[in-house]
Amino acid sequence: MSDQDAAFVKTITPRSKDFSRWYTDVIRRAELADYSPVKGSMVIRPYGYAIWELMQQALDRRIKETGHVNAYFPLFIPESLLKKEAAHVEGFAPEVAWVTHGGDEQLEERLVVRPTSEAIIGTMYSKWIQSWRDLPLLINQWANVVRWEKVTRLFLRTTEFLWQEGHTVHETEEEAQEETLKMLGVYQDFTETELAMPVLKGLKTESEKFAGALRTYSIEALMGDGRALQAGTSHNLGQNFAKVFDISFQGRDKTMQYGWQTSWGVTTRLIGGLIMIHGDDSGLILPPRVAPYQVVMVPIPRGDWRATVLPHAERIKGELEALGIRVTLDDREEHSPGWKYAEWELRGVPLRLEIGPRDVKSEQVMLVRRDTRDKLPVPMDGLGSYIDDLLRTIQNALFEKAVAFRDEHTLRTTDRAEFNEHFEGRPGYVVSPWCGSADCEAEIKTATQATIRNLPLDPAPASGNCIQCGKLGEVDAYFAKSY
RNA sequence: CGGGGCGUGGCUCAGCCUGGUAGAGCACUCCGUUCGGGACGGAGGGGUCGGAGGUUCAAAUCCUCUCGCCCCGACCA
Repeated sequence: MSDQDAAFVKTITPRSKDFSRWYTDVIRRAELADYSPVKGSMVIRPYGYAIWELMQQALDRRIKETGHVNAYFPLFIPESLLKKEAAHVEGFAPEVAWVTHGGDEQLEERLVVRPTSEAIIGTMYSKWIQSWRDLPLLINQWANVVRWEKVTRLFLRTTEFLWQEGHTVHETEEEAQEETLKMLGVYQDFTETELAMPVLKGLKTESEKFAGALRTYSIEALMGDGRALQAGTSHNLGQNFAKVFDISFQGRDKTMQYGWQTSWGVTTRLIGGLIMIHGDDSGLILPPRVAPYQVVMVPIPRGDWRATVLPHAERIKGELEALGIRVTLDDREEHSPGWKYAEWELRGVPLRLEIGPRDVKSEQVMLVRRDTRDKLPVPMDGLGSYIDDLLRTIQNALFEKAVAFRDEHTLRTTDRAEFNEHFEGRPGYVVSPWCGSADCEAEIKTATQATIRNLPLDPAPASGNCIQCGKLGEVDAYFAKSY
């Protein structure tokens, strides 16, 4: 172990030694989030929130480009509304927070703090939709929701979290299905392009689908420890909610019909995914597109550096900013350059720019990539466009690396012994034939802790007989241990 | 919700077994020298030991209850 590695051990647990602790250490040391006094709740600190804001911008743009508009619905939902859809209540009842009092007075009807907004939105949609001309109705909201979880993890599962939830109503079943898949595709484009997080699009099994949905689709991402993370979901709600909330309209054929709905969401959990998919023993590695700072400049304070080095640094900073590159100049005098290197690596800044007297003299700077640690001298002339290109290269490299990792950790097998053996650890995905029975799914989970993450969208015929019961296989399912 | 572990300056932890009134390293403040991979010297500030109750002349230390965090399982974004 090198000296520098030894120094890191003091601050964060190595990833290979204890992935969970590493994860928590990175979040706290990089100042992404902190525990709050309320159990299961966390504070998203400025650096973590800046990442979320970048994600929001990138996703919000896509949501709007596909014709949706933003609105805001209330936090509180009357108990009676939540209870209207039977499967929905049943799914969420164990984890809702109740408001029973206003001041000292007990409320006539209890309110739930939204765990999701189908009920309140459905109620409003019922009032807003009269005619086929009111459709499609395409609304998204950015909000917080509360789910009273028993076990919580920073970002991955907290009592309160931030998300975006789209709620749409369509004239026909086909349109709703098209919308469901369209938004799943938007999520894939978003996570892969912005987060450099390759995902698997697919259909959730009956036992894993959203409470009240007809069908649930998901994108799943493989984390660095071989566990899968559900990174986003898109639901075709059919007419389930439309019927109980009376979302009906007069159709083109003059008959009254129920609307066909979808809902879809991604959450701050994605930040957790970002950490776990790219990070290393030195800390966070952020894809440039969602890095609050894409470049950190570290001047080497030698001699009269404020007069000789700093002006060059500031000039370069201005040039980079003019190109739209997010850059910070760390000219603090209380820390040595070495200290700053370690600190900004921990915080995942994609590119470090070192500039000292030697560089000024030779009209160059030192660039160091966070992902590969490659160190290269680059002339000041044309530096901006060079960095611009390099950031793109880093973004792509992170994605390719994650794809390679996923492929290396995907096993296809029709052999149950091999299947079991693989799930003794956390191997990633195992793709195996499944007969479609919930019993088999449950038995596999009991035996191996692995669940079906999802099923391919355009399934080829199964590669063999069901890995559990040996009967005719219906489809090859993606199994994994998950978060 | 079950099993296990842990709560002592901001952080990591020692002290607890065998009660006697709190300590180290890092961090922080000031001064000086430094600075191309977590610098060095000197001088300082900061905790009543997660919380409540009990035992005792005396509790960080023993007992009871309680809260929180972490890990592993059952449920979920």
